[in-house]
Amino acid sequence: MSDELLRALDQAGVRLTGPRREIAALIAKRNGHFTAADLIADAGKRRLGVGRATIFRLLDLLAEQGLVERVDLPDGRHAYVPCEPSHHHHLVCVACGAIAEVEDCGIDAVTSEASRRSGFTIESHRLELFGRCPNCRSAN
Amino acid sequence: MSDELLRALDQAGVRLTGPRREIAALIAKRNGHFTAADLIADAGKRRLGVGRATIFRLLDLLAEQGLVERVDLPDGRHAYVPCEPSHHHHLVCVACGAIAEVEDCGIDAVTSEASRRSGFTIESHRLELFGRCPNCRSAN
DNA sequence: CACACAATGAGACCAAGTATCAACACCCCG
DNA sequence: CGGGGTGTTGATACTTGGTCTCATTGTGTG
Ligand SMILES: [Mn+2]
Ligand SMILES: [Mn+2]
Ligand SMILES: [Zn+2]
Ligand SMILES: [Zn+2]
Repeated sequence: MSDELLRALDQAGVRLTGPRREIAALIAKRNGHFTAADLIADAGKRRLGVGRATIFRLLDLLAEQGLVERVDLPDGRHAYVPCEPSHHHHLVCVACGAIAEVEDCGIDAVTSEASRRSGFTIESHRLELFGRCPNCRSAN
Repeated sequence: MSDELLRALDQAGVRLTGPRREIAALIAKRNGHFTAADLIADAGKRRLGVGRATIFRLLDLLAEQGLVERVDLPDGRHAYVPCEPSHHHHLVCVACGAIAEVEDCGIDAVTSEASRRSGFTIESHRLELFGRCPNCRSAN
């Protein structure tokens, strides 16, 4: 549930406020990727009085802790995906939004080769994979 | 210069209008990545009467032709980089904005491994590398 | 249990587009 | 060359996603 998010926030030394608990619960209830607008709508539907800004602020906090990550979908929308702090790449189902996390599987070789060829020092990278999850593939 | 952009647009069967020529010239004059706002400012400075919408429309057109590509910078800004239609990944200097293009150097192995592990079919991917170009590295 | 200071929400503001539509201009066709 | 159909333009309004400000509130620490 949302306990994991709350525990991590506590760890990070921020206050565990009412609005934060409520938003964390909304996030935990989602699956796959979601937009800030989704959360704002969820909050509105349940008449939680949480402000728009608070939602963006919590997303920022969670992103800093590596508990969510922002992905730029191919259609240009910005989504957030819940994630483990240590894993780093996401596979996004373009049909249903499901997410799989893949840990590094050979990307380092790619970056060091790119570095060698270009003369750049590489500090970070972003890899996003888009496709169809097993469900959506069989549902054709 | 901008001739290459114009030639490609002509090829694509769109009209070679005054505003398009002017915007293409602005793009050609830039180096590294630039934002739509940069172009809008450039156009304003030279008192070209080109509208905001026209600039966005040309960027879309060029993106369709693979002549520019949109990158999402780590700080959240949206930039465009000029590029060769066939190459597919970009190395972005976080200090000066310089761009290097790297062709596929082993990414396919990564995606097929990710596909195998996750059960997803992978349709596309996006890889962006951020670092420092040789100049900015030595300028410390 | 008080109080410092972190966090909130309302609302204005901003950045990056997109939609609409009447006026315009490219360029093909005669 | 000179219409004229239609692709293109720019003004303007609107949208989406996010940030800033600041007076008010509420947490957690001591
Ligand atoms: Mn992750
Ligand atoms: Mn490119
Ligand atoms: Zn799916
Ligand atoms: Zn540089």
